[in-house]
Amino acid sequence: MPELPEVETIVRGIRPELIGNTILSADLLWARALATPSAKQFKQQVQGQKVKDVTRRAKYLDIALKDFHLLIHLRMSGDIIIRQSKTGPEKHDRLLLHLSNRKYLAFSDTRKFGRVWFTKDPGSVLARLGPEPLESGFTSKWLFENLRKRKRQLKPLLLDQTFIAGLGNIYTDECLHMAKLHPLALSNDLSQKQAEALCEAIQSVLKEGIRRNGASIDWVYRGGDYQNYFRVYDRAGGACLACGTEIQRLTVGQRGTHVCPKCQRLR
DNA sequence: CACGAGACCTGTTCGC
DNA sequence: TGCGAACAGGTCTCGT
Repeated sequence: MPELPEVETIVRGIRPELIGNTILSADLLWARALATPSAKQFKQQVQGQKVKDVTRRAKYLDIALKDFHLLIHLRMSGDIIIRQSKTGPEKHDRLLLHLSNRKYLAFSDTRKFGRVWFTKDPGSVLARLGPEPLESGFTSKWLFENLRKRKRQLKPLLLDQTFIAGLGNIYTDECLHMAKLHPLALSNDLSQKQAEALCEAIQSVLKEGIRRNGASIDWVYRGGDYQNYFRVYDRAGGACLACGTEIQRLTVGQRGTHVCPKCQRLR
């Protein structure tokens, strides 16, 4: 489920449950979920670490401990759940952190794409990420200038986390529709006005996603309801909310892509 | 540099 | 009903 708004929702939910608690022990149920270090070193060093803060950078959760950072990327199917100790682990749990408050954090991940890094230097993992779209460094001026430096199809570029951090397949389609831009348009062809519209769309769509606690689809449900407000994503065959034209589905960069052929002209 | 294909995984849904 | 194909919110690596 996890793009920027979903990860932000998870962070806000688990932060009060974690801060101030101590990790008593860890169970690694799927060895490859841990990117670094070795399972042995991790279990040894994480024990006794107190949680200082829980934040988000791009689609990563950043759990700041006394001496380390625990970075978690949920990829396609990852989720974080806090459970009472008396409640047992579930089928898709990959990592458990037992806490001092008689609860435990479960990193659950059906498809096993998610990864966890345990490190003193979070910068080494996060170094290549582009700007946070909801922070002050991200402006229409920055966007226009940087779109112009490249010659790439808009959708793959917006999905590129080294360009902008946090957009995924859903929110990219929603942003492009709101900005009336075609996913295959070339980045260096945008006018300043179009770049401004795109900047505005990115910020407003992400804020709306956060306000609605993210989108909940399929078997992963966290109480978000943004899926009820999709303009184009997963709406192929439906009517464009702006003009009534039938929404089309195409494939761009091997990702399902949804556009209104009238609002989003390629030309 | 830009782009497409394939890989990594499990589960659900769709077409025949 | 059964069964294989297609598809799923992400990212990495390789070849052209």
